[in-house]
Amino acid sequence: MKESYYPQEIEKKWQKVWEDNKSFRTEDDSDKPKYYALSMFPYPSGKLHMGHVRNYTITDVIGRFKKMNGFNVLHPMGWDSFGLPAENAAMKHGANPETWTDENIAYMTKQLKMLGLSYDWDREVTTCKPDYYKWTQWLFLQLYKKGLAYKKEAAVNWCNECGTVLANEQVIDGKCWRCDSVVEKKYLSQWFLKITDYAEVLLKDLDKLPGWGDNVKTMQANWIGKSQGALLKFKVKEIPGMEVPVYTTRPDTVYGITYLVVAPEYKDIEKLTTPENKAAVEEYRANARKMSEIERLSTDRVKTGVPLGTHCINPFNGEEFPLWTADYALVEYGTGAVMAVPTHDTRDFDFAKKYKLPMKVVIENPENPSDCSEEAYVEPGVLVNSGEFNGINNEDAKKAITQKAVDEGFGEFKTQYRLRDWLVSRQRYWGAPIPIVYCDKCGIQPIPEDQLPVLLPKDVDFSVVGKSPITTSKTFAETTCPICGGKARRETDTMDTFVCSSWYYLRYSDAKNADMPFAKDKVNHWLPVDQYVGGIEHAILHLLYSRFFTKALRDLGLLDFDEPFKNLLTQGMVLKDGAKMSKSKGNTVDPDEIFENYGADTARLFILSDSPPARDFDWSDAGVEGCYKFLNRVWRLISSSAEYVNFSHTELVAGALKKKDNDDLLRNVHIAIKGISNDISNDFQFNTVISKYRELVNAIYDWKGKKSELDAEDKDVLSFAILSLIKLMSPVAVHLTEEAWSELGGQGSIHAQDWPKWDENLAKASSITLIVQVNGKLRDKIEADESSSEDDLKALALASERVKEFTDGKTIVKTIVVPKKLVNIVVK
RNA sequence: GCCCUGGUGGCGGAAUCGGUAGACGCGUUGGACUUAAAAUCCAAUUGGGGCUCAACCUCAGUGCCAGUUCAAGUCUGGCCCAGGGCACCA
Repeated sequence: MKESYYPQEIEKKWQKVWEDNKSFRTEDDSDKPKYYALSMFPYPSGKLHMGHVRNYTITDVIGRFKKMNGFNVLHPMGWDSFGLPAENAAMKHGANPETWTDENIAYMTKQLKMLGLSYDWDREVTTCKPDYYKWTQWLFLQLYKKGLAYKKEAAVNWCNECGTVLANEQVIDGKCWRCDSVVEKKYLSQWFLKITDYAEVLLKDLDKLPGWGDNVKTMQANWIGKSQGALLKFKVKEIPGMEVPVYTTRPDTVYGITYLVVAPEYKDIEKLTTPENKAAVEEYRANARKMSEIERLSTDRVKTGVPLGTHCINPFNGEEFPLWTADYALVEYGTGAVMAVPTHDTRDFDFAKKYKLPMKVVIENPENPSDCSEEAYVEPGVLVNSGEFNGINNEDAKKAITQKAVDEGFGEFKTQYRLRDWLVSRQRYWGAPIPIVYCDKCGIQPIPEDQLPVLLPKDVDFSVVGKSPITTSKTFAETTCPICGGKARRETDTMDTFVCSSWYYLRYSDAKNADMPFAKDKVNHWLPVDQYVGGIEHAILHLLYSRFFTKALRDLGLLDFDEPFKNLLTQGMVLKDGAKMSKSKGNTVDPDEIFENYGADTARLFILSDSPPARDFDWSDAGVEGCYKFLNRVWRLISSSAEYVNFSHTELVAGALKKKDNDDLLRNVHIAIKGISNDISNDFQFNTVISKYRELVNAIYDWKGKKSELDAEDKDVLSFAILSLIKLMSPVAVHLTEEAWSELGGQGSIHAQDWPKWDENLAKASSITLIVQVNGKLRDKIEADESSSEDDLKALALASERVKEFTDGKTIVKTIVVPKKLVNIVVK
């Protein structure tokens, strides 16, 4: 065995062996229990970045650990390869998005292989290939047939920069999630998926996911935004037969309504405006249209509005109050109309103050009864000025008042969600075409399933501005109606890439199926994903959509489970000098350079070493260097011990060793096996796993340093220690351990070995260190026999000279003994 | 404003049940080896104080203030700060 560590040489050699032997292929049939480890698949942007390296290393180590522990592990990889960057690159360089994407995939595949990841490449999934998007289209059609995909005219988010619409989830602070430019509202006819049908179950089933972090679950719950209240209808005084419905969470305050606000885009606003107010209202609405979402949603903006001139009647007390329009009412939430109670709502209060609208206290503030002139009182209290409901606690009043509205026919109990339907059509080329045609005679028609896939056209001009390149195709849009055979027009919108990524994890279970997206038995066998690993940035977008897809496909009978990801690990970001790595900051680290200079094993070791996976990781060049040195140290330890390694004495029995130092080393190995196994099983604490590698290596070095010659027992112990170390390190340092295993004469691959087991009796020190405290303060440490009784320990502690100093002349009130650990003497 | 995380040495971070605070590493300092350097190895490294020096002793210390307990980084209550998410959502 070579004395020096040559990672580049070793890594290349074994990567080829693994690839040639298809070492990481997963068979569907196995007696072993299944384990599905999955990283979020990447967008093929060109090169791997350190975030990818971290993500994939984590999942790889998990997969390898599970495999050594007797699981049949599925660990696949693929490409989320539709999307705008490819199209932009095509426009910029006059190339084709497909070529650009293929080149990137080829390069990144090479990098993944250089990282030594244990993927089953036979299951590779690429969303932009027809054999995949055929099934994305097929699934869209199944949703369509179930009424879960529909087209409607709506106010949608439009990104001018990207030239397309966006889903609500893709608008961050009023800006496009991809290009950061300000999003506008447009009225367009677009395709939606009916995720709102699943709002309640998506919320409720978060409870079924103990393996997800609370942060992600809370973000999803907030996004779904469930609230419970009442829908109340108010008759319009001036227009017989007309009503304005209002959603409120505060039906207890109905007696305090002094005006009502409708959004500027409210559908009946023109009818509700009197001729005298028409001009002012029109102007206000025109202004609202011009304002950007960001301006409009700014909470510190002064609220504005204009009266419509009409009035509503409060059915509870017969009072009349005026109708206004104001842009603090949102057309897309509730009914687009708000009942205003200035005394008990801060927004209504501000508005009423500004326009000198009347206020009426209906919930008593115990500290300041009947006065709401300074600020709105929004806390609980007892009702006043509320007719028959006076004196009732406001929580009870919510129910009682809504019930009265139900009984008298002007209201109902209502649950409202913030979640809106998922807008999936995009006015772009590089996506899965929506498989729909429009026929003048027959209307909207789905493409028959046997005609799938609807292929992307090739005769496209990518240099066009202001419209989707797909519309420049001479052949694509023109088609025939599948019903009447007459002339028809094909849908030119493509699907949001998040549709493609909402089911890819299902496809891995049966990646080559040409007849179906996946066979039901295979998907039911492999899913749900046992461990999903990815960035927190997908907490809402991808993870919510995937949960929706799984539930919808379950209802379609395509699979039998209802949550796709049993356990979710959201890994932290990779930082450099405390800031997120980014090209603009110039603080990126190129994985290729790390592979080149130190090898993949060093990169893998380092990226797992300094922080727990869920936390941010600060990249440091010194840290990489340190890991490289450690691997060299490991290599030297193995190579200098190679001559003593034998495979026949790997099972050493407790208490059979003659020498204490040998016994101690044996114990250290067992302690390491136990600790490392537990740390991986318990939330994948790889940072402490790596500390324990170092502790074990240090222990073996210390032991060796004290031996001048080795006898038979020494050799057996050393052999056991070295082979255990190699196995323990094999999920992380995949190449080094494979080379060492092979050089030492191990059978087969290290990665096919069983994970070492520990003996509970050996996984602890031979003696215990008794902690002696006086009044809770550490005063002495005494080596004690492991089998000492509580009385022995107590006697030992009291006999201590150090303890006597603190107890002399005082009364011992109490002595607490924690077996095998500690004695605390309480004195006065 | 609401929700979720987190706060421990110069730094990254350790610390199953409440039971030795600071594992392991980085950095720094000193030393060995070397003609020299690299590599490697050894030692020290929370702060204050005591001792001629040292081993050693001692006090304080896990964001702040209280509390529970023989014992609190860990449990309870109240606050402060940082990061992230949501938000004119009626």
